[in-house]
Amino acid sequence: MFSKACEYGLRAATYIALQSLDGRRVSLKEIADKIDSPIAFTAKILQLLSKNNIVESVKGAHGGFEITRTKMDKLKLSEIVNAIDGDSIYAGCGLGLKECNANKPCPVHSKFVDIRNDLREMLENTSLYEMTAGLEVGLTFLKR
Amino acid sequence: MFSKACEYGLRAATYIALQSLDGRRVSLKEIADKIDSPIAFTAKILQLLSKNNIVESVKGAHGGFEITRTKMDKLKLSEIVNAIDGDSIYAGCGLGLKECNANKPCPVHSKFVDIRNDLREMLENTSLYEMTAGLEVGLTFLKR
DNA sequence: TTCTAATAGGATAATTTTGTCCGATTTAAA
DNA sequence: TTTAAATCGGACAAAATTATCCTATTAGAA
Repeated sequence: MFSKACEYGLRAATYIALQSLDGRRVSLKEIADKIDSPIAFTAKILQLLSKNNIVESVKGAHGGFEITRTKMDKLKLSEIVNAIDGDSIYAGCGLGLKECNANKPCPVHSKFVDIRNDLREMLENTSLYEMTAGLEVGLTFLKR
Repeated sequence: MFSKACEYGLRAATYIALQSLDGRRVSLKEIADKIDSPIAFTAKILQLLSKNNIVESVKGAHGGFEITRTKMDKLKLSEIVNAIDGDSIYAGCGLGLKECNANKPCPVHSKFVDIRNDLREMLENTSLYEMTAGLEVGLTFLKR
């Protein structure tokens, strides 16, 4: 559904948000360790998220990644997914046809539209803060 | 959502079914041309579909691919997807966690479950014959 | 029987995605 | 001011996916 890069990005952002709630700025090393992702690859993804103003990065000693409470409240998962995977999830035909729309639908067009809309709605309505909510009370886990 | 291979496979199977309705056995060349896919790559996918008893292949002159009416009625899209992409769509966590289930859910687990179920249901309930229905009356298109 | 049109299948190549490495830069603290 | 800890960024490498090519095999028809 999502690329690996996107999965790492979502997990990383969630972990950063969770720690930021406690006022903790976290390092790349800690993030990769806690979300179980390849460290150098995760670094690239974090650079991307930083450039897209999704997380804040601080260079130098005691640097790391963080995100403000206001930001994680406003930020929707769709923005993270979009920064990494683009709009490939929403766009595109289920059968891979270039031109497939309501006027010229492929055989499963309408069925895919519904499912894609549910996915888009979910991503657009879920904030990064919501992602941390379950983690705080131990109901959800970022790593087994 | 699906791999390219799977998209080609779905389009190819649909085209074969459509032509089989008219009693026409179709060649690889014709299929690739009509569904707008790379011919040699499509050959590999058709081999796979043939091995999985999804379409019938006939070698030699006047050979090609076909599928019986009974078969296309029974055959669900899920079987085609499964033959090519495996169960990667249904299975797996949205965030890429190895162990993510109702007991140990990731923060978006329940939301993904719903969407994946819709997708699975759609694939398991749509027959290959249904795919051709729209094509016959010109409402849907396999190629722009 | 021979020719021709077709799929089967193995080897290989190109492209994309995923992942690593290393030096440059930044910043806090000793 | 030096050192150490951290991100940044470019180059590179590995793996997976997508795609091509060529030969073998099959089978219908002349």
